[in-house]
Amino acid sequence: MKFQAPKGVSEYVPPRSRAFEWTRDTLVSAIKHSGYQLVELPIFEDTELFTRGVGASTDVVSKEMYTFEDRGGRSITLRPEGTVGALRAVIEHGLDRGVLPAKVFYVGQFFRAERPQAGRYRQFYSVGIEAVGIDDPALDAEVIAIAYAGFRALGLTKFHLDITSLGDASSRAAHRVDLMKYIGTLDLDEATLARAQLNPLRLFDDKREEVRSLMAGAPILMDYLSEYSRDHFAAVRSHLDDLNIPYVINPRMVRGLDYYTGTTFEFVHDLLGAQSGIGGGGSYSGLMEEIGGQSLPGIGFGLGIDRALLAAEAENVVPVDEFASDLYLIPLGVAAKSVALGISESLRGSEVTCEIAFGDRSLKGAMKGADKSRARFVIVLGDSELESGTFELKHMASGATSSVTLTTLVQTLQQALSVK
RNA sequence: GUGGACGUAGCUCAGCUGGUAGAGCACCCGGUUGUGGUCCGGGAUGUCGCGGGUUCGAGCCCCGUCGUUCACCCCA
Repeated sequence: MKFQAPKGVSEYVPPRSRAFEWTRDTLVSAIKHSGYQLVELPIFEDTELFTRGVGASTDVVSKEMYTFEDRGGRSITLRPEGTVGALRAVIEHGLDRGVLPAKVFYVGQFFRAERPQAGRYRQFYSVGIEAVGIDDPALDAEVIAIAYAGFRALGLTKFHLDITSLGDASSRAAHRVDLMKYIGTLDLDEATLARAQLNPLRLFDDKREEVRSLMAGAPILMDYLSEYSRDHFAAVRSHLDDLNIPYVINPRMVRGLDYYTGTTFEFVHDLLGAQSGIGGGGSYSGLMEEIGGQSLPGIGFGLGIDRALLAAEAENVVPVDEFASDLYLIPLGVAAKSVALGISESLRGSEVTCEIAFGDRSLKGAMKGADKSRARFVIVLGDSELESGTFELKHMASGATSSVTLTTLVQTLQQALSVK
């Protein structure tokens, strides 16, 4: 019996795990830079939180959730997205009673029982933010700017930003009536009509050319926006213009979660396959109340870490292996190993990373190991060194050596490493 | 959930019209006793995804199954 990882999960092992860390940490630091604070949340929640928050008619809830019953008979679901869980925590801990907007971020894995595909996994990683309690176009713009900055910090350039406004509930309802009327006049197959019943906006997103051309004359939600929504959206755009963040207004953009209202956006990468959305988000005016909180507006986004990494690889911008130990110790014999362990221990508090050649490989083999691990410096610990107390510190790149003692080692290393 | 392609050493792959497996890289040892990256010599490595069938005989054919992958659907 050979065990394999469960179907469709994304997992990262060396050497690619370092690229994953880099992707995640780069996106997170863009977020922290704007003062968002971490909420470390459970990976499972009460099922009803998602059915109410995300919307029972969405694909995510209706057919993609990992739901099970726990021993107490409670219905539990592995989180398929981050927003509603984050808001539940905001409400539960009263973060929305303090300074507004309450600004939180989360990172971690999410679960959706879909058919796996390039860039689509059953367990995937996202990082997201939520800003709750203030309705301000400048906040919308900043949220978008943070995601944009994160992607740029990764070095991505071949992506674009789609934005639109979904307006408020009444304008959407009015549009929906007209849209359904229009769709009713079209000659569509049963499956497509069923999708239209669930969410007519979906048809704007259909990949088939014939459907696209049929939908070309359909009424556009943008034309139904209230004056308030229109002005709000104009203000968001003007902030983005001031920030020199390029975007395209895409009135046909569709989001799969029911809670979005007003400003919504999506980052799409140009070099990825069918799963090209690397991040998306928007504002949600009714969601807080829907899940039992105060009636407060909010806005946020989720960025796909797996997909951002795929994008960075496609653009060839992942930094080449910056990870390397500073010092590689090669002890010859038992006494030398003890000394090596001591040196490693004494370095633990410093910034110097240190590895030891374990086992009883030949010196040549150990040197090869040092080379493979791209160690910057090597010290061979043999009988003569132990006796004299002085060691040859070898700089691998140049081959140059200098002699150090136990007491001067740390200082010498730090000096050498600071100039590199 | 639907459809197509694929599944051979750690990795990338070869294997002719069926005759019980190979290359490159990586790995280990050695090329004078204690110093790497190149070069040379040597070495280990596979229930050919799994189960069944056809056949004297299957990695190559058939069925099933699991997984991967691409697309639809949907989305991060």
